[in-house]
Amino acid sequence: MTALNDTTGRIGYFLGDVIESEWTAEQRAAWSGLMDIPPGLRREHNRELEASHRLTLSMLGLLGRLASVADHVLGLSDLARATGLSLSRVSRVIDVLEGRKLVERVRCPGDARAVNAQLTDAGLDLARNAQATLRSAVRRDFLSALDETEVAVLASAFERLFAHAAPCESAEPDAAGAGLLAE
Amino acid sequence: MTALNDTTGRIGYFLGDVIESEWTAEQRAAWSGLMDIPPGLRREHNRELEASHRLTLSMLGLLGRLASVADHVLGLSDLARATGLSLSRVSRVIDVLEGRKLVERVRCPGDARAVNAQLTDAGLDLARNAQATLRSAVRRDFLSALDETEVAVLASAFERLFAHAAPCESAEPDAAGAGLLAE
DNA sequence: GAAGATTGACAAATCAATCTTA
DNA sequence: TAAGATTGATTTGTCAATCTTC
Repeated sequence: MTALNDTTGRIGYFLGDVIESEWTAEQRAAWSGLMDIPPGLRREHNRELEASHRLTLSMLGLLGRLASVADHVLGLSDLARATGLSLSRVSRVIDVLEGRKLVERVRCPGDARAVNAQLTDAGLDLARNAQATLRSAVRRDFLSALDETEVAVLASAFERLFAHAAPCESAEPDAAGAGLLAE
Repeated sequence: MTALNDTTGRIGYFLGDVIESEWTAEQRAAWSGLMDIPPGLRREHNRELEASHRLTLSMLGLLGRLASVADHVLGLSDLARATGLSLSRVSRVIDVLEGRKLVERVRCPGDARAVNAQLTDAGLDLARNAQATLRSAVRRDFLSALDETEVAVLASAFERLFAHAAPCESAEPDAAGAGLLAE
């Protein structure tokens, strides 16, 4: 009846009509928003990045990671771990970036198995510019729509969800327990 | 320094180191959580659905939509609109579901162009069971981690983001303005 | 011509298998 | 044997072209 129902559109198809009596309107709206909003933002930001810099978010993740370290060099496995992409994906995205002279593959001196990706000057430039583009998009599409309290609540809620989902990555290699974000 | 930094992991690669001075820790954590949490949950729920019912979320979306209407019949275009999938994807997912006797394609009596998907008894059964599985997963991974206030804040924040992102679908076909969720 | 559906080509990502070197 | 990297196959999705019927 209220506006909340508008955002509850698709959720019933996944969870069943039962939730209309079992869950509150807020619970439904919170879950449906969490599942529906990010893909739309991702798509929009990908589009924008593509239009202004011919980059995808994955590419920018790799370039940005390289830009953040001294000398702008990292092994592909490190890049995969840092960005959360699979190593095979990293290898292929680096293929593309290398073709565009944004990075160079250089063999690692100390380890003949390893390959380092070295950011070029053009790559560093593009990364900086693309990051600025993305920052303003995030401000426009996300931050500007929320007040300070909401941002704080989101932050703490997500932090808890993150801990809930990924109890690993911590010190104890024992208490793993099938985290959602585990590899 | 605080635990908030833990969830700020990947975000810098996309937005640049600048955000560490320009944005608050909460802003960073809120954005990074929004982008990182949903894919993990989706993956986990897909795995669970696959393991217990050999279904993906997309399949369940279609089955669930069919289960929600009288007679459990809908045209493929309607299914596409309702679930947000492209029509071509719907057509191919229906191929799979039909192969497993969960739905049947039946030509629409009134319109020779249209094809209806008719849920079978087995399909309805499976949809109900899979929805129950997903409900408990969402309770476990999402609702149980949040208190009532947080859920309410998320709901209202997402609602606003949704409105911000998709100002269309409303009455006025004029004031469109490039909505993020527009087709 | 436009709507409904299908099909082919492509994009992004994962997983499994393989090759090389530690 | 395990780690790093690459490659091939597969999944999930889009878009563009096509065919049929309105």
